[in-house]
Amino acid sequence: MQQFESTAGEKWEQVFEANPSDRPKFYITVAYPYPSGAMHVGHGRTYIVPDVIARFWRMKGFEVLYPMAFHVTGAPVIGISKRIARGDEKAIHLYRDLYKVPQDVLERFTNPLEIVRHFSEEYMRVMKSCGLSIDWRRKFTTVDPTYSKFIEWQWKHLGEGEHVVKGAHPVRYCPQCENPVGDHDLLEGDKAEILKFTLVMFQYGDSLIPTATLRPETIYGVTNLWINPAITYVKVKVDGRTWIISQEAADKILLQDHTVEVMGKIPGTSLIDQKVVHPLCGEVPILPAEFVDPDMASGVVMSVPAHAPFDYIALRDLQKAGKYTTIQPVPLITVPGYGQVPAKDAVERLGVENQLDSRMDTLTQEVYAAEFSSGKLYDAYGGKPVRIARDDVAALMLEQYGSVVMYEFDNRTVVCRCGSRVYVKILHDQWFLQYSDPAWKAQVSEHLRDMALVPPEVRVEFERTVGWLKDWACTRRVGLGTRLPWDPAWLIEPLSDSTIYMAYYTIAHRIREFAPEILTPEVFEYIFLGKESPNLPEREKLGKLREEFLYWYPYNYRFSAKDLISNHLTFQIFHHVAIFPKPSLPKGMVVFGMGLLNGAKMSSSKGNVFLLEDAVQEFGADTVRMFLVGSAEPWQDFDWRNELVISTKKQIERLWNTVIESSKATEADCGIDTWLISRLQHHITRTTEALTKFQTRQALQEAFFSVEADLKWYRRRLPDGSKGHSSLKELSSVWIRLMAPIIPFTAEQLWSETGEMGLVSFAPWPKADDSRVYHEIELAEELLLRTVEDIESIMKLIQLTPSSLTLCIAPDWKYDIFKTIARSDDRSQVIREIMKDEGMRARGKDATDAVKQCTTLIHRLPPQIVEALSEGVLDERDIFDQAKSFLESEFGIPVTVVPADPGRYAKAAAALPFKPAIVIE
RNA sequence: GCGAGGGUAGCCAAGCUAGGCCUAAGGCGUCGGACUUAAGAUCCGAUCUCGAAGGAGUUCAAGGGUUCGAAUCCCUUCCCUCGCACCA
Repeated sequence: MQQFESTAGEKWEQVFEANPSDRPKFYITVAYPYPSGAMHVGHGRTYIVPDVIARFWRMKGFEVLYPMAFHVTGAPVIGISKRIARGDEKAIHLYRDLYKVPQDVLERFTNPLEIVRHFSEEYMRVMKSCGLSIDWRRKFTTVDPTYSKFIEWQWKHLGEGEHVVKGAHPVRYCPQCENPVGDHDLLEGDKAEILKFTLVMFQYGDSLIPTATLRPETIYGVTNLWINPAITYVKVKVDGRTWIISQEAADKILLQDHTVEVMGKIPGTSLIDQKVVHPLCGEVPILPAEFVDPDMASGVVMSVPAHAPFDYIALRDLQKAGKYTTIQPVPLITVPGYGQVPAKDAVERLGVENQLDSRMDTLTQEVYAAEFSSGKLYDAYGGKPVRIARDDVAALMLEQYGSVVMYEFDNRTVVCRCGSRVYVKILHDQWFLQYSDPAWKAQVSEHLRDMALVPPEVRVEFERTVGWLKDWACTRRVGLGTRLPWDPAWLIEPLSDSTIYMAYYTIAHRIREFAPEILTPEVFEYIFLGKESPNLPEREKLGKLREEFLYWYPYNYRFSAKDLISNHLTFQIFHHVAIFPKPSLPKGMVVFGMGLLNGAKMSSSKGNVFLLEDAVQEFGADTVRMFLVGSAEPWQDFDWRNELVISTKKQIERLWNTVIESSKATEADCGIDTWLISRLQHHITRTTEALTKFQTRQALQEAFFSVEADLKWYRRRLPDGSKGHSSLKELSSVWIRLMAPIIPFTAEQLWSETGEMGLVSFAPWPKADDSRVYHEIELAEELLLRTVEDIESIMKLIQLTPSSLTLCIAPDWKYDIFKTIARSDDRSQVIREIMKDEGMRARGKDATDAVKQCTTLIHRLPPQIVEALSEGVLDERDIFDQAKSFLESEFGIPVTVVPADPGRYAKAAAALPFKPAIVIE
């Protein structure tokens, strides 16, 4: 069956190129891939789900645009290329063995552009093999000169709109590579966070002793400083003032925006017992402590024994030895669950012996967290909650008491791939996108309210992201990309040059006709915003571009995985509202779940991936498609398991066989065909609804499995020997089209096999025809089906050989009861209502029993059946009479249908509406 | 830690936003049968327990609550996934 996938592929060449027309448009985009490696089945779903949607709307008569491009901005491929050039085992294994890159190509990977060129070609090839209905004319990469011109225009806008500001920014930095390092450049410590310490400046003679703290508000409780007597500190001139810090600290501070000049050494021991002073806590002594790490921040610590377990226990240890016994903890924070001195409580609760105890770290965390979340400063110190006081005190110190900020990793070692240690460096002149701007946020929130979000649960996540976003460092020193127009030393960072390219797609194929040099901001200003300016080049041709943009924009839906909510998906709304007028703003987004492989997370770096191309080769594109869209709804995580995929393939084969068989059916239709076609109308309606709501899995259930279930019953109901009637041809035509978005290759082939003209990809989507829906026939069939099931279950239980089957039809008065109950609002009172009737009273217990049974039955039947029964009249006798020969051949015994007569059959008393009594003898 | 979303039978997965159609759709797997020289494919049946009459009992992470009635509503606990930024 896979052999015709290439045939269909040829037929589709260029047919999905979409142009403005008088039809309504439907424009969808997916986050473009970063082609640094091969596509796996997870990527496959990301692009196949939108394709199913695209194909659906195309058949619905819309002009559908589904474009694709490649994001090659950024640093990763540069790193990859370096690693390959260097002969890095892991990188070479990944590319040669897992991604199956031929040796000669791999050798060219020393040029990063070769990597993206190779994989973008591979992406395109694999996407085509999956049948994606993409308009490939519009393909581009983000380093095309034309695209760069577009980005320059975008940034001119952002700059003029005052959304880009300059500032300093701490980054991880490798002194050996002389570059900032990203996660993927790290050998170790990729989870390390940059902490912001406040250096509290204690005066010591002419010098300053900076103690590093994360908790500046505790300055009021300082009783002493800690110095490690085992190490030698250095005297350094920092920005003109003398500091005493560890050697390590001096090295670090040098990278953080300070001038540093080493003056001399000073042993820790010589500082012990000296006095220092700070305006907020007065004079305190310096005490010795071995827990002080010279490689942590400044290498000097201020001691707050009331609130820091380390400080408390170090002091206690000294006091046990009879020293410094006059020093008492000075509490300043109240916190529920602890007494006056929380550090003491915590230490004593765990029975910690001394400062070398391994539990000290968790203990510190515990007190720290408790005080941060629910602690409050004493009224004498302002009475504010800790989380507020912390920032207030830090600000006060920075402004008035000479404090300085020092950045440091949270105690984990961070090592660059080059082997060198990584430090925190302040980068100057860094440009930021000011996402923190409340006015900008407000615009975004407002537009977000008007956007369709699928699934609806993600809305809160978007709202939270908008509120939480801070300024984003949007420029880089290294990598591929477009230079910042007004500061060309900087490159625009990847997440910032990929926010409004959906607009670029609309003109991507036409703008190629222009030389990049003439693409001034004024040109784009006209294309996207309609602003005329004098001397626009090739004004007439530009008009075409403007038309194209106006036709397609705004996009209808953007698709992406859920991990991009907190950056890309939200960024792009920010950029859109900053640049485009309301009518051009995005309409909706669909957020996807993640992919698993055999229950484990799919991850290229761990080698746990199944390549999409391999999947297509092994199972065929349609099988892969049907599995990927059918195993879970798009927003749910999905799990790829080969054994499940195999059964999907069989399902497609069954469909194929049924359709081919059906084309031979010629016999005239009968009652059951009316039923089949009637049911089909519902499946059309439900499939359409599901696809409209992006529920690909639900759509597949309706379009495939429900139809198949009907066919099963249909075949059973056919007279012996019959293979089906000509209604099957009609069903086939509908069925192929309902399945076409999901399995387009098979559908295309079947479409021509069954003699239809043209491509099914452009065939009209089936429309449900109400005039072909026969509720009574469906209800009658339902009755028959339920009765057959009941008979079967009885047959199974009684293990004697039956000789005859009698169906006893409930009397009319039971129908009356049934209807009365079904229509009643208050079912607890209904029995009284019924017994008012003289005829019913005469029946006595039979009537009350029937009420109970009917009530139970009504609860058990689907509501729409109850409704139908309470309104219409169903001639059960007639239905079973007509099905007599069917029942006789099903069970192989004579069948009689009689009115329920308890005198003749004891069982007959059990007969109820829609549930005849069954007597088997 | 914080924010968001989840935990349903051997597995995947509906249902849960509007409590009674729920022993809980559908698919997979497994078992039995038909077909076949055989395998595969296909078709039929079974798949929580009990039951010689279409029924009954016990289940929907764990515990508690609301209700005549809860997988569905409320509370608590446990577990999983995603995000927490300069990285695409």
